[in-house]
Amino acid sequence: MTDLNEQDIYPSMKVSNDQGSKKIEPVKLGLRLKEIRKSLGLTLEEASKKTGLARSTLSKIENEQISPTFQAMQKLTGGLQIDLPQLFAPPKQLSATGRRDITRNEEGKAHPTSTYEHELLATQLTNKKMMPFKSRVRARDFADYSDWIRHDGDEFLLVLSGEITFFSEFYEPVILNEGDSVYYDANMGHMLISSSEEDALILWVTAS
Amino acid sequence: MTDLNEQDIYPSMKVSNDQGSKKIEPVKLGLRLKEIRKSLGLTLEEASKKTGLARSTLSKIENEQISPTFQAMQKLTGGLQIDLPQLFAPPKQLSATGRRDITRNEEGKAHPTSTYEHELLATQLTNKKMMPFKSRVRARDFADYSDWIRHDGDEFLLVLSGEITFFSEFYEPVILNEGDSVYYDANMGHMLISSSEEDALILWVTAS
DNA sequence: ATCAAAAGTTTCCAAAAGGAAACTTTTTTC
DNA sequence: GAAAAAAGTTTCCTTTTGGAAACTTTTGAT
Repeated sequence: MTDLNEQDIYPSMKVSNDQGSKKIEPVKLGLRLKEIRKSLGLTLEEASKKTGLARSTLSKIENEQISPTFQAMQKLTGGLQIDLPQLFAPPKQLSATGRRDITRNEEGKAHPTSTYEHELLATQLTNKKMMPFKSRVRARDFADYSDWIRHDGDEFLLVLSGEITFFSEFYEPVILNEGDSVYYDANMGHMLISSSEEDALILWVTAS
Repeated sequence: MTDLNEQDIYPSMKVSNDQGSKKIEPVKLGLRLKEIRKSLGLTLEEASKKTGLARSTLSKIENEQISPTFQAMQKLTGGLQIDLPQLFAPPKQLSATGRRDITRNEEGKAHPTSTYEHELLATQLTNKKMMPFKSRVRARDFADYSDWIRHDGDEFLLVLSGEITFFSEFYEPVILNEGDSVYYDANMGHMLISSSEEDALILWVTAS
């Protein structure tokens, strides 16, 4: 994203996709499988044909009498057109719900660097899928950076005011004005400079 | 997010996290496990202690000599503090790289509804982690909606101009002015209305 | 209710997994 | 570079899985 390292400085800002880190899963694989098979309207015989596993084997798995091998599980997922995660996902993955975090204008968490003045938004919530922040771009020259910025994930930026030049590893530099936006793979080298009189203000959102 | 159903209308806008939907996974489970163990800096002996699986068993699994039972896999994931999906994720999820999509001011893909005028951004790229769009909020009244809007994922919004009132299922309505932003779980019912004279303009970003 | 067919479970056995210990390879120490 | 220690692999054997078929239960048609 930038030269800001959110992991280290704001550990709570860590963008993550895990399902609320539930305790070690005692996953009732058998029950789950039965559910899935039923929902597909299949009999053991039919499921057997589709998966290549014996009718009896399926029965035993569903009744938790045996613990299928990975091989068997692959046949299951392949034959029933489901993917592994689905097999383990508890019935309904109702992710964290009902959270909300408002950040008033100029009231984010400030984090200045030599090239930017970052204002982190929504810092009250953890385990977010996205990390939003506004930045004032102070850099004026390519040379203000020692190297390309690159990191995991996707990045989206929108110019709120001013004018910036967006440099990236595989493209020609491009000038962006107020209202313009760009979406890019952040593992492609990138960097920004303000090309207008005043410092440009941008909104940045990252997702990994 | 809104009453806009991106899946149906703009299939290519589908926000997804899957790794490019590769063909049925021949998942090299053994190699993957070895990588993980190495990355944790563990020897077979240590991993054995942590997982409760015999050193020899681990060796065989890593060398694809046997296909672990689900039981064994649970010991693996539990003991090594990883979760199942991680085990199946291909070695390196080097997501698409070097992609970039610029959307000039007012040049997004228009999509008007009764309550909003959406302008989808970065529509050239598929398989994005985020879906950004600007919206002009036309709704003026709670009653312009038939019910709460709710859907999977996280949502972030920033007011670009005007004033909106943000209603949500579990909180009191709140007024947001230019520069204010809110981050919330989108499966919590939510809706927006413009509360200023002119229609408010907002930036919206969703991630699932 | 009775019988037949379909669905599901259990038994029995061959095949494969998992563990203890022997063995081999790699790394460290002197 | 040899010896010792550590890491990893293979062997051998016990336990468990997976499949074919026998058996039991459920469905449903008359």
